[in-house]
Amino acid sequence: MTKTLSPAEENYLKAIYKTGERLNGANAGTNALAAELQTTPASVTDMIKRLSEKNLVFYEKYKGSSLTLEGSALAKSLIRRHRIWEVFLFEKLRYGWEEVHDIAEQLEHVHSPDLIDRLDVLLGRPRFDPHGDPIPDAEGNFTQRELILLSEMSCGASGTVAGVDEHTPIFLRQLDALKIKLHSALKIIDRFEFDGSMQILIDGLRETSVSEKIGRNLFILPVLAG
Amino acid sequence: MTKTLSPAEENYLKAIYKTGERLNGANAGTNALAAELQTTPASVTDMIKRLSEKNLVFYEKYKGSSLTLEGSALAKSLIRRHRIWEVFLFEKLRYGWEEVHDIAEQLEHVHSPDLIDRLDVLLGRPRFDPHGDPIPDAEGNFTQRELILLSEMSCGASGTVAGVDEHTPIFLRQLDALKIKLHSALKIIDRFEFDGSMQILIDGLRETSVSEKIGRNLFILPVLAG
DNA sequence: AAATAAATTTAGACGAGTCTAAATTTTCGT
DNA sequence: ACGAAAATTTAGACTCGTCTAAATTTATTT
Repeated sequence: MTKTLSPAEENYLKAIYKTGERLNGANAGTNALAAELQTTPASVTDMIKRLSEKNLVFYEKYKGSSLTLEGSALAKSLIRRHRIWEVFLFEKLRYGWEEVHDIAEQLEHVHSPDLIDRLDVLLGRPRFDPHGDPIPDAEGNFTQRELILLSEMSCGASGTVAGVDEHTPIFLRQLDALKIKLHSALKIIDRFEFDGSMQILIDGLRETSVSEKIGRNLFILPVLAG
Repeated sequence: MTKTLSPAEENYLKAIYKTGERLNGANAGTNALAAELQTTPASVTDMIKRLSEKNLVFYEKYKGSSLTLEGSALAKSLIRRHRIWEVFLFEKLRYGWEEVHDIAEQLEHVHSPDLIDRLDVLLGRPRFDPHGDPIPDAEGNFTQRELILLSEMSCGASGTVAGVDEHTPIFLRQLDALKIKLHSALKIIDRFEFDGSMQILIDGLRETSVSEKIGRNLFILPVLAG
């Protein structure tokens, strides 16, 4: 019943999933998908039609596309594969969090019935990838958390770094330079109206200033004051 | 300088390498390659021409093909990737030796500058894959050993299982059933002229009879009597 | 050495996935 | 509500890797 898809088809499913998610469930437009997939709108139209033939996406001319139940399950499986490979690269091969995406992008297209489950066991069934993104379980369920942006935290508040919005190497390497890692404990020392920057304490050790732009890209799991 | 090849191109290079090796360095014929690659001679001719354009193979019409220095280096790198992934699947994910080939066949096409070297380190720089085949080092050098076939051993001789000729799951599963594994110690108890079968002692524990066909497919590292 | 068989190449086609350029539909501003 | 702008689709072409059928070359047999 479950077809074997080509890497290209798999990438389209992921892109439709991501784009639809970003749009809060609305249909993904052709241009948006073309941008996400770094290709042309014409190519997207072609592929969408084929995926629609295979009952993986709903498609109506000029109205954009969304995933069917089957397409959605496949997309989530892809995300699971991707993120588990990322954990492997990060934990076992000591890659940096800015390096794992591109390699996982290739590894996720390897097809084998139980490869991912075995990897999952090897890694201790991680629930989050190296960027803090949740790894769906085999049924496609994501762990939900109440996260806020660092930029939304008030003076004196504390929390731990739980994820990043931007995933670009350039941003992640800046965090490395600032010694801000996933799970780092942060405390807001001060906030500056002038440029929206904040003074923070990292892991109770280092104090530094971070720009508003950084603050808007760091997801925090708040710690209730105690 | 080193091009990035498609999976198909990489598979052709491997096939030319294997076929050339089987023929002791002679040119690989079109039909032989088609058989090895499970495709048609016409397709082989097409691809060989393209690889020849890229200076990866020597090709002369009707005379077969062989690898250039660059093609040979790439082929050995492919074999290295394949066998290291096999070790990973066998050692870390607990796959059986009859299962690892097909998955490694996909994993070997993942391109990343240092992925394989990091895996190599994780695995403790193994020199042989789960079937006993040597893993070339990063420079393409294979570990050489003096192996003999079980069928060539005389009564009373001893050795350890160092490899298999046939790599088919059907053969490997039979060895599993017989509890003959890589590195098993074998001693020849008796040989029977009638059907060429032998009576052997495995790991000093179990005695069993094995057919001549099995004997001709097991490579042994002889242990000098002492 | 001619005839036959085997191996190989050529010719022409196809599907997947992509592209550019042109045509069409929808949306938006006024 | 009309015209302009933006989004989308269509048309036609290209590459890669494959195929079948036919033509050609090489090898073998007698």
